[in-house]
Amino acid sequence: MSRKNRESEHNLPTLADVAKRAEVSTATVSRCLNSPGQVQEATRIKVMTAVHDLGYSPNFGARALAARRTNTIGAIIPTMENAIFARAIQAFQEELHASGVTLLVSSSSYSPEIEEEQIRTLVARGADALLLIGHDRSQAIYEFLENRGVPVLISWAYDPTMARLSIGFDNRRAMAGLAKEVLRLGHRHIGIISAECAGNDRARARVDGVRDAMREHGLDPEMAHLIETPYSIENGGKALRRMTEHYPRPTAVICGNDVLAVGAVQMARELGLRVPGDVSITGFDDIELARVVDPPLTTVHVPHREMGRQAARLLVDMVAGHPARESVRLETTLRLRGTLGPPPAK
Amino acid sequence: MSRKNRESEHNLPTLADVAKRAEVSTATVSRCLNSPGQVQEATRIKVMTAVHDLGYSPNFGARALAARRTNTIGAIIPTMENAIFARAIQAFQEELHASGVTLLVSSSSYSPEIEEEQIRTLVARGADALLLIGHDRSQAIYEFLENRGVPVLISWAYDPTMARLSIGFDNRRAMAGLAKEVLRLGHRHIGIISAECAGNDRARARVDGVRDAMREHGLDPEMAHLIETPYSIENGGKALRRMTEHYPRPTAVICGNDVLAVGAVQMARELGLRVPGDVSITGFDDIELARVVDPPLTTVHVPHREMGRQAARLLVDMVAGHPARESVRLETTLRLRGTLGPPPAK
DNA sequence: GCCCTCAATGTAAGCGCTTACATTGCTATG
DNA sequence: CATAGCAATGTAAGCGCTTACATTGAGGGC
Repeated sequence: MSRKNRESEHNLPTLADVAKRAEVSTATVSRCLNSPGQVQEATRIKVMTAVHDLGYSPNFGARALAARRTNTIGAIIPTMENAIFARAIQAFQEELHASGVTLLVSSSSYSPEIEEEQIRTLVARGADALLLIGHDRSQAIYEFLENRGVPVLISWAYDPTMARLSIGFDNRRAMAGLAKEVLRLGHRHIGIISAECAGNDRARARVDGVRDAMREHGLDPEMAHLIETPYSIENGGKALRRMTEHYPRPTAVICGNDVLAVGAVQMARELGLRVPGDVSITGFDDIELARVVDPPLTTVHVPHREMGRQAARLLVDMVAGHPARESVRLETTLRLRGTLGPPPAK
Repeated sequence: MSRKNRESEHNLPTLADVAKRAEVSTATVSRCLNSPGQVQEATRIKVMTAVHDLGYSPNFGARALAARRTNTIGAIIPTMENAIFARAIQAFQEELHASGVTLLVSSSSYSPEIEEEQIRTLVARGADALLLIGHDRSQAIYEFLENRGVPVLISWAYDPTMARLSIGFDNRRAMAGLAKEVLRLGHRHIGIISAECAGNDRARARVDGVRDAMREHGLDPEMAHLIETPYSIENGGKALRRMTEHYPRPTAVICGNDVLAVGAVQMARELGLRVPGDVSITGFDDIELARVVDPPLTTVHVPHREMGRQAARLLVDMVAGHPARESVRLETTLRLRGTLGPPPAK
């Protein structure tokens, strides 16, 4: 559409139009909008009337260009199709909204390349700060963000060994806690169904957590049968089936997340295995699905909403120039439900 | 942060810097970036090298201001915490991305006021077009969009009586189809658990669909026991409990969506009612949950992903000046699963 | 050889806003 | 009563980009 065309179609009122109508300068109008305290009551009323009469609303691009800030925070999540991200993001947005900040969300489909592209896009769009999931990404992109002066908060992970500021939980410790419970019940043949670990520090940390627990119980972590598979109910089921085809069949299958676990539970039943009679299965996240499946899933509860809320506050502070001193660690809690029991007597 | 401050911190490369380094004019650099065909191979390479060396990336605000378009489409959904929206939006985004368009998503928390605010925000940010859910909203906001010249596509609804362009399915007919199946099995005492109808044309249409079917079977639609409740598993359960406390207890409970239905199924079992032996329950949407609950839920399958994909194509065309002639109707299909059976013999 | 055409590139005028700095007209002060 | 000080407002210079229009120069037709 040519410029001329567009102009003739819609001639939106500008700051200058408002100024003319209110018989003041553009500076005064701008001040009315941005720092009303600086302008006299009478003038302000005049201006606001003009704004209203004209149906004026400021042009975001122009504003960003002139003011060099956007009141916008960006977030990139692996996928929208996952209740845990959705929930956290919803809380995140609600909290940002309360601070007058707009949230831009995009999803990377778990692809590092797309994520990088999205980061650049969001920065180009003037995001004042970014919320990212997990630590794993190229050094180059971190440098890019640093150069740009864009504050970044990592979520979904708490790892004191990482330099970057983060808010989240200790995936490794949390999973170790669950695994210890499994081992305490007497399980010795452990299967692990994990999301793909490459580029996913959360998934890796969870697997490592299981191994930590095994080591602690004097087991060789290498003995655990590990299958990595993309996130979906179906894949969880397939992985379980593959696992049962090997000897020794695991008596407990620890899954990296609830979705995989639910698939595993359903497949187990399809295969005629009782859960937890023949095989115990555990998840991670505690999404709704966990309580809908039968029996309800033993899992690790993660305070997603709380994480979203706090992340928003931290980021708003960071943009305002008050960066948090240190990373925030949130607690997870074990949810012992129906899918975990002692191993079969044999 | 003062301007001076900011400048001293980060002096990002601009178009002009690239131009200088490549020893061409800013116009040429701009052309390299936006219509590379217009510029000679050799020049382009020189420019792209400079772009790369400097780590240049264009300033979105400036670009939007000068070009008067943003390659951005906005979408407002009631909530991210709902698999059906998430799924459609994910497909929507993927398709937009393929066309080089960025998606801005925000959620309204089912509040008309917030939705209106979000619409204005997105427009101010320069969204070239908008995807909205359902028809229900104030005339004023439609006029606002019209004045601004922002094309709008309504999704999740197909209603030929509405003037506005939409893509979706006929909620009313789809639900009527399901309800007819329920009635055909002999149910005469019908309960309806619906999302809140105020401001939600989809929910209303679904309720109306049930009533249509009842009328067709010679029943008085007023006889159906209707409970409206906000979207959540828990509320579905509560509604079912309330329903069972009334006489005559419905033998079939038709729910406006799967989430309510899943809550109802679980509550029914908690109350010692067999599903579908004592009470049949149906849903709408066919989300994952529907197949995880036991017994699996009879519901209406909606092609969410397909809707998202097609919506993206339509909107891209609209922005390009090729508005679709007419609304698009997608087919829904009945998914008869375990929660629907004949009424108890009595 | 002259002129026209056309492709490649350059020049420069904005796009709509914010804000440093200048101006104005007060009041309070000595 | 002159003047410093201050609050309210105005002036105008950009912010970084796109694009209409101008310029250049090479190739082709006569």
